[in-house]
Amino acid sequence: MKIGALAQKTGLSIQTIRFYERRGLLPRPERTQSNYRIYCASALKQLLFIKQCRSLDMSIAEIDQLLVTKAKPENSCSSVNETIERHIEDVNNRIDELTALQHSLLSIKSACADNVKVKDCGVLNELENVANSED
Amino acid sequence: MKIGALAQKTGLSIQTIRFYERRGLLPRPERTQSNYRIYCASALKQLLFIKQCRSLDMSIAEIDQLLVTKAKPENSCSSVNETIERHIEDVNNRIDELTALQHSLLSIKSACADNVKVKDCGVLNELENVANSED
DNA sequence: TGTAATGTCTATACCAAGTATAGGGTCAAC
DNA sequence: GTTGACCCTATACTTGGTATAGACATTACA
Repeated sequence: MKIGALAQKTGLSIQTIRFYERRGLLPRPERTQSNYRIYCASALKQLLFIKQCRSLDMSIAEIDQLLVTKAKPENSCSSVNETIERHIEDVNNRIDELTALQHSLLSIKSACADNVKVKDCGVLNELENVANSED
Repeated sequence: MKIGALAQKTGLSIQTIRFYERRGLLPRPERTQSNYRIYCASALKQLLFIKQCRSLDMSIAEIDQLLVTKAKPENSCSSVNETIERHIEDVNNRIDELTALQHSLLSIKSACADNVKVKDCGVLNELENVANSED
């Protein structure tokens, strides 16, 4: 299977696949005489695994960790659980931050009725004053 | 006021201030004979405004828009409201995405009791299989 | 007055996770 | 034999900064 076919099967772009290879997530594949990459089924499996992890917003470093662990079937999987838990924490923190942000934004938004002149705009006013009163 | 003092007063780094200048958020200040930047109080005010907007996670392009609008006190502020509303939408969408992510992660996490061998790890299994069944 | 320690300057490289492009080689069909 | 589709590498670009290097300027202190 050449890279175009692999891209089709995974839904990833050709550049992304080459990018993962450069970053060490995907083993360097065999090459044809004309230097084309040739992939086997296991590369497809691994790419789908990577894609799934990325869709869960794991970083390349985290995925790398998982792949390293995955390569040793007899070892304990506790590091996998740690990775997932740390990642869940990260996501939780981001949600909290964004939720706080949302409250601030809604409060600022409520400061301006529509169709006012800039010099009287409550939103701009908020943005100026909060800045001066904070931190 | 030189850039170091401005950095202190705003809590931004010197590099960040120069970065905002390069990106056009901050007007190019006067210079001393020895080419040092000299800022006045209005630069401080503007930087605090920018900092506040950044803390609300607005992009530099959005902030630029606000500053352009802000410079015309007699115009309508409706574009400000649009910017804020669009931004609130963005944040909402991100929260939704992260919340969905969190559910997926928790479900995956629950697939593995601790201290299992890699080859039997429910989490790794999930990450492989979800990948193959999706999209 | 000399010198050492800061402060400032520009230019450049780096981060994540790709995306886009240039400029070239390869392969199959017609 | 040439057109079109595919592949190759290398490089630049994105965002919002951060972190150098190497060169001047200013300030503090002896």
